[in-house]
Amino acid sequence: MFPEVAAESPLLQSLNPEQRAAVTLPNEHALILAGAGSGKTRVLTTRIAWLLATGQIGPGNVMAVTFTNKAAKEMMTRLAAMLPVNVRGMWIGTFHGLCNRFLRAHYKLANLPQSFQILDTQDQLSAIKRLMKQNNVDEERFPAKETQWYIAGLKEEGLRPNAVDVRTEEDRRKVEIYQLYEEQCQREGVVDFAELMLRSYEVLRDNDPIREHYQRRFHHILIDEFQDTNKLQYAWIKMFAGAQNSVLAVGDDDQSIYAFRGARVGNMSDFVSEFSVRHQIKLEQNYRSYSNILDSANELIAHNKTRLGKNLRTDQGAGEPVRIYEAPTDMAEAQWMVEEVRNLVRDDNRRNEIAILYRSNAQSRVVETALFNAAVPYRVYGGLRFFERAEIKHALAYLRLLENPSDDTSFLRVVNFPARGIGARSIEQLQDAARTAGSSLHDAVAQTTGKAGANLAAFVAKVEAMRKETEGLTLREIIEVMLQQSGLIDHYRAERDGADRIENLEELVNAAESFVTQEGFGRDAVALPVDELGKTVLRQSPASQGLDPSLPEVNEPAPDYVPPDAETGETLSPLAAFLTHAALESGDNQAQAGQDAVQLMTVHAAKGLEFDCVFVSGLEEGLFPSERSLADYGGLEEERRLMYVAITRARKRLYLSHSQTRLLHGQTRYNVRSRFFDELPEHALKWLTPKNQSFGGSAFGFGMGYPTSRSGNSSATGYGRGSSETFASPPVPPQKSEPAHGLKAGMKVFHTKFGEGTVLTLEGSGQDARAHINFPRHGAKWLALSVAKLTPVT
DNA sequence: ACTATGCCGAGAATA
DNA sequence: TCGGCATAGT
Repeated sequence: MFPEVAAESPLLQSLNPEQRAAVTLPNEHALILAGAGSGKTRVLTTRIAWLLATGQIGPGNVMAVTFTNKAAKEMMTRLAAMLPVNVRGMWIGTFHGLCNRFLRAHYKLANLPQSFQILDTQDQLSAIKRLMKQNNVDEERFPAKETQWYIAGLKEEGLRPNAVDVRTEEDRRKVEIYQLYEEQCQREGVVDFAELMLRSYEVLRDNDPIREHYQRRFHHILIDEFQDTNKLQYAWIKMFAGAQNSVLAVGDDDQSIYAFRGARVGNMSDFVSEFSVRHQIKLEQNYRSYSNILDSANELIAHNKTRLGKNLRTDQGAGEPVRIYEAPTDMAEAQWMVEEVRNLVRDDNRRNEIAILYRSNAQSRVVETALFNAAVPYRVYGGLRFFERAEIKHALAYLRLLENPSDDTSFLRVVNFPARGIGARSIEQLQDAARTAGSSLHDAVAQTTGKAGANLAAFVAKVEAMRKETEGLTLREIIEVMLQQSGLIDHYRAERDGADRIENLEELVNAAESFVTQEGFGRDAVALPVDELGKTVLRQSPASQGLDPSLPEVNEPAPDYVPPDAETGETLSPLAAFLTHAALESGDNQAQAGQDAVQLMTVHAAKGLEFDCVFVSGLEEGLFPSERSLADYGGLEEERRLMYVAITRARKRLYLSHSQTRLLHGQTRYNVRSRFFDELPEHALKWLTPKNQSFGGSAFGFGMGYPTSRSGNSSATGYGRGSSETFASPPVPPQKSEPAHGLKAGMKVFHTKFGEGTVLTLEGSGQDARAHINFPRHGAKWLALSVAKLTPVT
């Protein structure tokens, strides 16, 4: 519309040529390969801003999809900073958030109640357990967790029970459970996360006018983290792609680390072929890390065979070398990290800017202990989130019952909490009654008799009284009344450690309050978008765009806003909207946010984050890469990508460490240094402990003893003032001068008495070293290596 | 209704 | 080895 303006738009300033090309792409399908730290979010938001500012589209013509609420929020914040536009009214959100919005708008077509509630993972599991009990499914043969995984997996493949390929009797039974589960959810008016996606996909697929409406409406569809999309999400995106609009997929195949939960990197290449993508742009300029770090990342990931191909570069200098440390034990490794952290903090690094990463959550323990003992503040990511806490779930269950009495999951959660004399027996009877009547538990209460029936009736009466009492109240007041009437507050007040829980319940009131005000729920004012030239971008009427006026309007207020039913004018209550919000945004999962603390998290959790200093610990064969990954196809490459993600989190300093021994499942495990060390460029590395050649693959020596020559600590470029790099004491405690026995798991050995056998495992060190060896004629035996006379068999 | 005990499992996790 | 969960026992 204003090409001259577009070309010199201030929005485009300070973008590099690739970024600029991406931002100003024509309205055609395109794939952006965005390397780590290449300004991906910036490109996405600037693209939207540019489209708006140049008048090519209005705010209603964009749909931008992310995976996490955090990413969606960041996009909205940045966009709002660039343009005075009402970002809340735009279709920017997570896949599930947008599906929710879509389903509320088309609830009739979706065959759902307008105020359907959303089951989170916990709710879903308990719903499945309940269903399996009622249908006498053997939980030994069909564990509830597995069934849950199975159902979610099928839904993410887009498969309904009738479409599942049944081959075995077991399949048949599992599909039967799936079918029953679906019926139960439908009856109770609830949907799980996968259902949000699948149901909206089906509505789009089966209703041509609806699909075409959205295709006309969204001129531009932008997808973030495209490499993480699963089959269903990809199919869902396809529904929105029409003749006139375009899909901009942004992703990084090298950062695809979620195959285990259904992500298909292959969607990227499928997208290119199926959408006949003509524009592919690589963002390879990295603005985050020094080149030693980037070189390491590049060289490592080059070992992967299946990749689209990309190489990060930076204008920054080499920076610090990547430091590598080998510890004798996991405790020593943790101790070393604590020391380094202290040095870093002393040298004016903020603790917030230091991250300790590990492959599996179990590894956090030993690190936490070390930090705790050293009184270094730290913060662990990935605990329970706010809306997942038990007391909050209880409160939400009461609220859900107010909204929907036939929500059996919620009913069961609180029918006897706080305890009111309704035991397992009464509940069983009630469930039987409900089943024969084909009704909800709530409705079945009327049919129960005796003292159990009286208690149940009292509960139902209580909830109904609450519903009456809260009628017409504000959300805040509703919650306050509920907290009192339900007895939750009293219950926790009486409990020893109930103070925290009460505090959380009070926080729930605050959360509701800020939901009402911040989200603007219930308000209808929509700020008119203004472009950067100061002209008002007129609100486009649906009719003028060839849109169906009866369908949702182009500009809508809050993200949780639900358009009223076209016929009845019915819309969601603030309470129902808040419950949806609670399910879709489970809140912060970081303890003590805001404090200046060292950040502890898994590598997965670190994706998308960056820190000045990063420690990647436990780099050992079997751990990272994990043992289990080696079994499945492409597993090692995904581990390598995970390592790539870990490395690219660091801006200035990167530390990689591993330990010879590690306490795992109560056993000391001997671990060999991760193969990933051998895939890094030597010039970028600095071995703080000697690089023991025997580690990466040679047959003998699995970690006992060291070569006599020490190297690697000559050029102390570090951070002066007696840092740990001046080895006052050797970081590795001297091992017993025990000759390395040279055994490895899997090796064949000969014993004078037992004959030939195979080494199964090795344990202990020095004098205590033992081996579990399987002798075909005598069975498996534990042998003390200092005593047993073993000779390797070649 | 609450506590004690035994068993199992143990990878990463968004919405 | 540890911890979460389900069941048994008082």
